[in-house]
Amino acid sequence: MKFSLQHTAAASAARAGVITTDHGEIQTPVFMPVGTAATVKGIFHRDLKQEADATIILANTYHLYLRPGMETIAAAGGVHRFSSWDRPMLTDSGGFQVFSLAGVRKLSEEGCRFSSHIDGSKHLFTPENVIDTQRTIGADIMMAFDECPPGDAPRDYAAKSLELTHRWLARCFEQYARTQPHYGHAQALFPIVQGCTYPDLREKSARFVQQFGAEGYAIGGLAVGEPAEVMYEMIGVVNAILPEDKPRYLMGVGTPVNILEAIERGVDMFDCVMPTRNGRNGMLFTSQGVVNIRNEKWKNDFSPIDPDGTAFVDHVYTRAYLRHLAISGEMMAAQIASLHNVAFYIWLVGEARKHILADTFAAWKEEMTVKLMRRL
RNA sequence: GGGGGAAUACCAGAGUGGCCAAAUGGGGCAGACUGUAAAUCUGCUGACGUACGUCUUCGGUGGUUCGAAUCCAUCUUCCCCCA
Repeated sequence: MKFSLQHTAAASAARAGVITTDHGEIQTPVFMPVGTAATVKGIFHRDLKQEADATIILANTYHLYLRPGMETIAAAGGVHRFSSWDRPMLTDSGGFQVFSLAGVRKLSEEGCRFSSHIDGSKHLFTPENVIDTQRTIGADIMMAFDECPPGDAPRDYAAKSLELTHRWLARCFEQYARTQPHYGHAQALFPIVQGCTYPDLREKSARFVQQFGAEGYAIGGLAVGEPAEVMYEMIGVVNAILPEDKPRYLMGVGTPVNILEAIERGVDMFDCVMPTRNGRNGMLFTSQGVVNIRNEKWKNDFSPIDPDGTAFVDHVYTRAYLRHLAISGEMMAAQIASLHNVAFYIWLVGEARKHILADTFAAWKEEMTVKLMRRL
């Protein structure tokens, strides 16, 4: 994997660059749709490419490990062949599940014991076996196994958790060095900066993770309950320390406004379930503001879903029709809204990139933020 | 013609003397959702008021009772059985 920084904005830390992987190039800033179970829910790969122009998608180690299991993924020849996705992929390590499935897990120095949310079966994730599993899955970018504490974690817990995450990180890189890709394409491993909302812990973590000479760096443990302003502050603290010549990935964020704020602070990569999940639940993100398509006001609105939209669904279908589908619980509503939202997110970061390259980012961001916060 | 049963809020349907402005579903309206245990979850849904509350409701009318959706009489409508 290679990253070349093309341009940094004059008035902020916003950057434009290109990541090159064995499955193709990724222009940054980039939004990566989340495809937990090796599918971006409700969207054909064809449409992700042709309509949304997604250049990289996520999958999740935890979910694929449990189902279909590594035997099947290995027999398929890796997740690219298994799912017929021929562009870059990134796998999350399962660290976030250690957080979100907190009721059914037990942390130790060794790793994390947990019960499957599917059948209750007992499992152990360690930094070593999570790397092995991600080798078997075969994504272009693998993530370190971390602990993601809640947003309101007290300082002593945050500090202890950070130490554990750092020890796990060293073990991840040891295992990474001991193992090879299985399918002939390279796999990068990104460390994850933690430290909750404590600037000194974030600084410490941002320094610590650099010792492994990674090809990219992630910022984790944000947008987990803390105020957005605190998140922005943490991003600023961390990005002031992370190397400029490597991509920076803000994990799990966020709203369109969150993303523009993070781009301004020097983040290059994003993923979030919001466009697909909120889409399934009837919320559309547009360049004119947010639409709750289930609202009665759209009942007889026969205008296009999004006149500025880049996907075919934006122009083929009307708001009244999409509302009808959503109210009726039709699966097509989820498909249309998901494709629209993913295409919108990718369009948004693409516009940001254009404006960074043209040195017009700051003014554009200002104007766009106002529109993004409107409710239609 | 005779006998039996039923009428409750937008719909279905509990309730069968006070704890009932009335369970529960559905429908309707609104909100939430941030490295996906989410095609999920939450709230509201007689009127007026932020709210304690006040007023009008359980087919119609008239009674009994301190008090009625609940008991009595009668009328209306619907359903079932017999002829």
